This record gives sequence, C-alpha cells and structure tokens, in this order.
Amino acid sequence: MLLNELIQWYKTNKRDLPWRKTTNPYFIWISEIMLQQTRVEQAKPYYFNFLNEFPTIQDLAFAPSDKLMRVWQGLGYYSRARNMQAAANQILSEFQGEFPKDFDSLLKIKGIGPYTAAAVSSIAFGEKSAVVDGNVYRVLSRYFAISTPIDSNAGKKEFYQLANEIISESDAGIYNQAIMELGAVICKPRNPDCTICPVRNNCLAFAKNNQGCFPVKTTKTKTRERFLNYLVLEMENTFYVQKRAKNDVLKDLYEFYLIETDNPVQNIDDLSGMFPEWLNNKNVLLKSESHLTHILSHQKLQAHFFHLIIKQKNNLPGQYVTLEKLFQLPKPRMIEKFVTINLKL
DNA sequence: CACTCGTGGAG
DNA sequence: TCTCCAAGAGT
Repeated sequence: MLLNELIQWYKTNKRDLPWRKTTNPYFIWISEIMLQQTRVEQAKPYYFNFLNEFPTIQDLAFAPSDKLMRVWQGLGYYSRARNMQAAANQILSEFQGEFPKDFDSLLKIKGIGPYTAAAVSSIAFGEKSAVVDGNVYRVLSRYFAISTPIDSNAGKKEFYQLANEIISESDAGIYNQAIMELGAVICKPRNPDCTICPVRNNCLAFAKNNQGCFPVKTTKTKTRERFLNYLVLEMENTFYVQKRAKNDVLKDLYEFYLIETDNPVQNIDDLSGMFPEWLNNKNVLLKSESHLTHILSHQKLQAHFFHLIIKQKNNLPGQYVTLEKLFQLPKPRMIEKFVTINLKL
C-alpha cells in the first residue's frame, strides 16, 4: 500500500532540510509560509536569515514594516510577510502568545489556509490532518489515475477527502512530509523517476505509462504588459524614493518616481505633460537612460529609467534618501537590479 | 469561482 | 524565447 512504503522510503531517503531539525511550531510555520509557491533552494537562505532577525513571535509582531519587507525582499509574494506579522499579533492577542495547535484554530490565523493548517498541526503537533499541496495533487492523481481537474471545486474536495482517508493514523506529520517529498524528488511534474519510485507497483499511471496526463488542470494564465517609466531624481547625492501603497503588485516596496503609460515611450519628451510642473525648468539634467524587463506571474514589466540630476527640492509625496539608505530599503527585484547596475557609492 | 500576488529554475 | 510551475492564500 501507498502508506507504509512511502514512510519507509522517506525515512531513508529524505533530504536534510533545516526545518526538519526542529519541532518549534513558530519555526515550522515560517518554513511553511516561505515554501508556498517557492522552491526549497530559494527559501533556504531566507529561512535562516528570518529566524536570525525575528527569533520569536514577539520579534516578528513588533518589527518595523521596512525591516520586515527588507528581510523578505527577493522572495516574492510579499503579502505573505505582511500576513505573518498580522498573524504574530493575532497569536499574541487572541492566543495568549501560544501557538495554536489544532487545524481549526490554525485556520483562523491570517495567512494560514487549509494547507498550512494541516502542515503545522501535523508536523509540529502530530494531529491527523492531511496536507494537499501541488505535490499531493500530482502523486495522488497519478497513483489513483484521477482525472478530476485539481483547480476545480470538485477536484479540491475529492483530493482533500482522499488524502484524509489514506493518511497514517500514527505518523501523520511524517506521512505528510513523505508524500510531498516523493512529489518533489521522484514524482516530478516532468520526467518523473518512476524507475526508482517506491510505490510504482501500485501506481495506475505507471501501469499505463501515462504519468504525463496527470494532474489535470483547466485554467490558463493570462499576462498583461505594463510600461513603467521611472524618473530617478538625484539631488546633491540623495535620491527620491516612494513607497508602493496602492492595491497593486509589490506593495510596501520602494521605487523611484513612477509614470506608468499604456504604451512604451521613446524618450523623455514623450512624458512631458505627465511631469510634475517643476521638472520642466532648466535646472534638470538628463544624465542617462536604461531599460529593464521583469517577468511576474501575471505581468510583464517594461521599465524605462531616466536618471535626472535636479537642483531644487519639490513637494512630491515621497522622500529623498542617501545612496546608503537607498541600498538598505526594501525594493522590488527590478529596482534592486537598476540600483546595483547604475548607482555606485 | 476567477483573479491576483514574485521570483527563479528547468526543459 | 517560451512555457510551466514551486510545501497557497486572500479577495
């Protein structure tokens, strides 16, 4: 059966991952949030650094926003960090600082959904609740040859019920990690290593050699292109920065003065009229221009940077910071790249 | 339910 | 270059 062979295989073949060395629910929670839609190798350094910066729930709850976002910078999906801080405050106020132990309580925490509630309750507290993540969808759909689309409500319900039927009675946490590990290193999306799979003998997809048919998905992602024109305003060795605050991508991260257009602009004259009025005077010098393209999951960002030397301040909503401060501020990958390439101390 | 939210690796 | 997608959750 799937269960026993899976656990046996896991115990001798599991990867040596840092969050597998602890039973601290706070640490395990952090790892689970970081691993959402994120590869192990990308999350690893962030896990160590995050624990170093915020060793306790209190440290996280009281951290300044800029510091929190800076620690998360480059990991993506920044609402995860904001939600974690809200969750930390929630645990202090509603749970007396004690980490919730059971699935239902965990579900009430900001940023914790069905997957993370099952993961933390089973791995840290031994509760019998099955995780259903991308790995589990893939392994179960192949093993049982289930064609129900995993992104449909029917599919979510079906896989959730199945996962909870076959989960180990005594080793729920180990079992959950084992099935995810199998999906990560053997039962991969492409080119699964079925020849060394511990459960291939009972795998229906392997029997028919149609592993590539599972799992079934229906939705297709659409992306839109955006044109971001940045005025990099430099005055007496300080730079203008503003914080992305709207209900938009990359919220709470810092960027330069932004003029977004529906189409690409060829030169800075195309932006005249969209400038702040004071920029049209003769005290502004265009020092350089550069371009960067950055791909997001649903957007393709085309950035056009205009590095401008200005001679007088203005009443823009942001602030002027030194280059040292600019380096420290949390920034989107694209801005970080521009700064690294174009601005030197 | 459909959509949104980042980044980087693999094929 | 292009597509998919990785330990999902919020709206």
